[in-house]
Amino acid sequence: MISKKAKYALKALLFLAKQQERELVLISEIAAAELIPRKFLEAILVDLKVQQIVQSTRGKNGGYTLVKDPSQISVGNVIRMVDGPLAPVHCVSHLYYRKCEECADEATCEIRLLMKRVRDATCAILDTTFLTDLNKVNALIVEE
Amino acid sequence: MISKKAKYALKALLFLAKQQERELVLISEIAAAELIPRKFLEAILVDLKVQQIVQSTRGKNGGYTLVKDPSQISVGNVIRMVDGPLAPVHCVSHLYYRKCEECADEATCEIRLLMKRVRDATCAILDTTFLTDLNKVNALIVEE
DNA sequence: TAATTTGTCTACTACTTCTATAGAGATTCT
DNA sequence: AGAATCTCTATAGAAGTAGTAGACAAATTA
Repeated sequence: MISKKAKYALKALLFLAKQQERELVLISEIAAAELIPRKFLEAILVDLKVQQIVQSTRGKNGGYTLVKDPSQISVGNVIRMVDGPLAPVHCVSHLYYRKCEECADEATCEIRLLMKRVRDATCAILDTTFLTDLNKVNALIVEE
Repeated sequence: MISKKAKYALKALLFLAKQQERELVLISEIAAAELIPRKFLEAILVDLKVQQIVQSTRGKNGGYTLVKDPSQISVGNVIRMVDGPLAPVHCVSHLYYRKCEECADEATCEIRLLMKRVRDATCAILDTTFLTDLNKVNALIVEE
């Protein structure tokens, strides 16, 4: 299960992607449009800023904007930034690898190989889907 | 991420599957063999008993045994019993479906369709892999 | 320069879930 | 009766989730 925080992050980024022609978008505007608690969203955007996905300007007429092109921001990476590994167990994660404590021997662990397949399948989907792909889906639905 | 509890449940069931010729296996034996805290395992086995995966006999010479054949117990179902839905969001789960609160409209939610693909890919793997399949993998490794 | 509008930072809180542990109780066998 | 087992209830610390409050810093502009 992904957290609400991760969903909020995705929604906020998708909103920013749709507003790409604009210089800056207010936190409060994103919060209102995507029904995200405003203060919670602030914290999420700070995280995304640290990760260099968005940038901000302070003061009057300030706001947020994307740093990277939405076609370069994968859903997988956004979820990783907020929730951590996509893998179902640490011992098959590439970026967050950690030996499982409760596993006596990784080489003969029956569960590990199976979970690796799950990880690979999940990453194959989420790491090849970008913000632009999601907004395209939405555009198609809206056109109907 | 799956919980330790789910991993323990899988390991305990795999152990029972390997001991199928025996009538009954002690909790303490499973705990020792699989390095699972004994009292914690007790609680897990009670859950699995409620789900009718295992059965138990009390008193002296008591213990646990599988109810179903290991070729009929899928990893997906074990994880669901312990951790709940395999789906990354409730709104794409089949058995635990629930509308996402933070989603204004399911029909136009950009994230939903993508997560459905993740769910389907995950379930395709975990619902078609049974305890016997995992023990076979292990047997092959041990033979080498 | 003072007021206003914005994002930033720190701290706190409430709730839930996770990972257990302790101990008395019930059941069965010998 | 006594020993070996599973069972049930209660408790608890740590971590994670989902926020909220309020002072602070920076930029604009009147």
